[in-house]
Amino acid sequence: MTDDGTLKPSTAYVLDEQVGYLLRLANQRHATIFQTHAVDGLTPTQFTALVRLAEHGKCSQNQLGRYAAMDIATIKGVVDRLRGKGLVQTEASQQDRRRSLVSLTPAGQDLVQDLYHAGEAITDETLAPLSPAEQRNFIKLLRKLG
Amino acid sequence: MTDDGTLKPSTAYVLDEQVGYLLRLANQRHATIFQTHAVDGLTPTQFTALVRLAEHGKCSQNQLGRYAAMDIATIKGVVDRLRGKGLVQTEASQQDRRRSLVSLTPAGQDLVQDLYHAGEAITDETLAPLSPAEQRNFIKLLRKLG
DNA sequence: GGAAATTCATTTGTACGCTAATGGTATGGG
DNA sequence: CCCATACCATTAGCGTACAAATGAATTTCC
Repeated sequence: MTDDGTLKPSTAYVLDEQVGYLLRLANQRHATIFQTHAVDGLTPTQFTALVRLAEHGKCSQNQLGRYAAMDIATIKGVVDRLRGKGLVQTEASQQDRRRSLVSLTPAGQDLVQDLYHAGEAITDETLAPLSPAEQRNFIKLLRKLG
Repeated sequence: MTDDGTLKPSTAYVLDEQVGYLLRLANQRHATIFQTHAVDGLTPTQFTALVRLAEHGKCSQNQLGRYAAMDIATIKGVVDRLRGKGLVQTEASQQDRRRSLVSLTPAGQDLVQDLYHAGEAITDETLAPLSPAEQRNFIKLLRKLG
């Protein structure tokens, strides 16, 4: 689309319109907002793991990683840190000695209830630049990219 | 929306509809696709830094970080690795002895041209689950969240 | 002209997120 | 029964991403 093919084909490529770049920016925005609402210093990733654990109940570490869409190396660190905060506990499985079963502590169960409220506020604030209709549409499109 | 207010208010909160979670998944998807197209082992972040450097030309490390929307600690690591690949070079500024000026090497300039093509393919593949109209809409909405 | 504020780059520490390698455990087929 | 295969967890290594602290250089403002 340039006058001559030799110079500045670069003008056709605009970084500010590339999904990858924009997704990174949107993630940055969300992370910043999440931090201001942070409950107990939780990160978005730790939040996800806690919610999934509440949904599914006690399960193996690997299984929790799959529920939360996290790598096995990632979920290990997340579980370690949640255990450090006293929100989660682990125990060896009797049936399968490879497994370490993860479950919420009472403190973790209490916290999850607070998280639901915080989560809604965080979502609202993140989507604030969009109209209600745009918000619904954006979520719908995002889900197609999961 | 539960039968009684005491049990399972959690059902009102669906993680799979929260922006933060979905953005994380979309980013995962994009990162995976990027990797399959990777030129010279570049990461999306390094890609962004190179393109911004090509757009703006020689500038200080901090300035490049602002152009690329990266933390000063992050851009340092990115510049270090790009220098390690021989795509970027740094020199001390004469006017301001605090600054280290970053610029593309000839190899870096050559690579940027390839990156534009790879970038388009990556964007196309990432957005493949959406129709053309949905793609345009999605980008439009994403830009509002920048 | 000099103190205060700003800017630049670096370093440290924490937290993802992935790959790859390792070793223990379980299971299914021959 | 045993071997191949699969699964589970851990570890090491690389690359973002941010906060906070440091030290050096520059600007600004009185």
